[in-house]
Amino acid sequence: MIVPGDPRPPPGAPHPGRPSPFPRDRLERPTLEAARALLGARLVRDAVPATDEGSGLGRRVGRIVEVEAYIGEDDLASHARFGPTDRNRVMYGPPGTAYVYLVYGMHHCLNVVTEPTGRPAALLVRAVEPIDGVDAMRAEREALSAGRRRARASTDARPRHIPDARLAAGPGLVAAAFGITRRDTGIDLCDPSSPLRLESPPGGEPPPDVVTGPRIGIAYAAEPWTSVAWRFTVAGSPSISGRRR
DNA sequence: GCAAAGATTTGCT
DNA sequence: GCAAATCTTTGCC
Repeated sequence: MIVPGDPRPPPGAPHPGRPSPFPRDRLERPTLEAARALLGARLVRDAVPATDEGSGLGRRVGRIVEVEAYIGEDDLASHARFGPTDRNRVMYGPPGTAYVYLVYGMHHCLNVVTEPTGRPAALLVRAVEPIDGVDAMRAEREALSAGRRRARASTDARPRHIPDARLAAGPGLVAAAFGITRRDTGIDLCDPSSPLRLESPPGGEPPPDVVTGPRIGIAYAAEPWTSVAWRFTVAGSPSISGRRR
């Protein structure tokens, strides 16, 4: 029973201060609806203990502020346009599963599988607003930049300062900041015991204002797929992908 | 078996 | 504004 002043949360509500897993049924529905549900959700990577390789990394948490929908085999921008393959098979599986692929031979991209099993669809996580574990995100990002500079053999170039809000402001940067690789494909992001997972926004946080627009980087597709407004962003977030003015 | 292109990011011009 | 870096996946011969 709920009475005014009762410190206990109402039934089903997130426990204050305790994370609540992201409900799978929010993803097991039309992807364009799931996109709005996923905005504001938390992406969490558990702490990585220190090994011989190097010192550990703290727990990382960020708020999802940009996603893109890829829906069905008809969508000529989707990896599912080829039908089921070794790479995209997980898109045909249960909602809440992670689908991670490599683009341009160097960047990983994290997708959240949506819709009931058998229907290939997913949401590409394009940008995350860092909340916690900024040091770990920065460490992974700088390791990436250092490797790039080595490859380019540009000894004179020094790393440019990156504001916290820009650490995961792009799909490849989200994966880098959270240490996500193809080995994470198949992880159940709705399972609270997964080392990489989704959590619901804290109770009381208002749902974000959402802006939609066409998807990015899919010029290879045909109309109407290049123009449909299947990109969803949180209005006013400083962490949206793309270059700053 | 080989060639082409890619759900990106960065740094230089 | 443009091109490079880099390698997997897919299509075609």
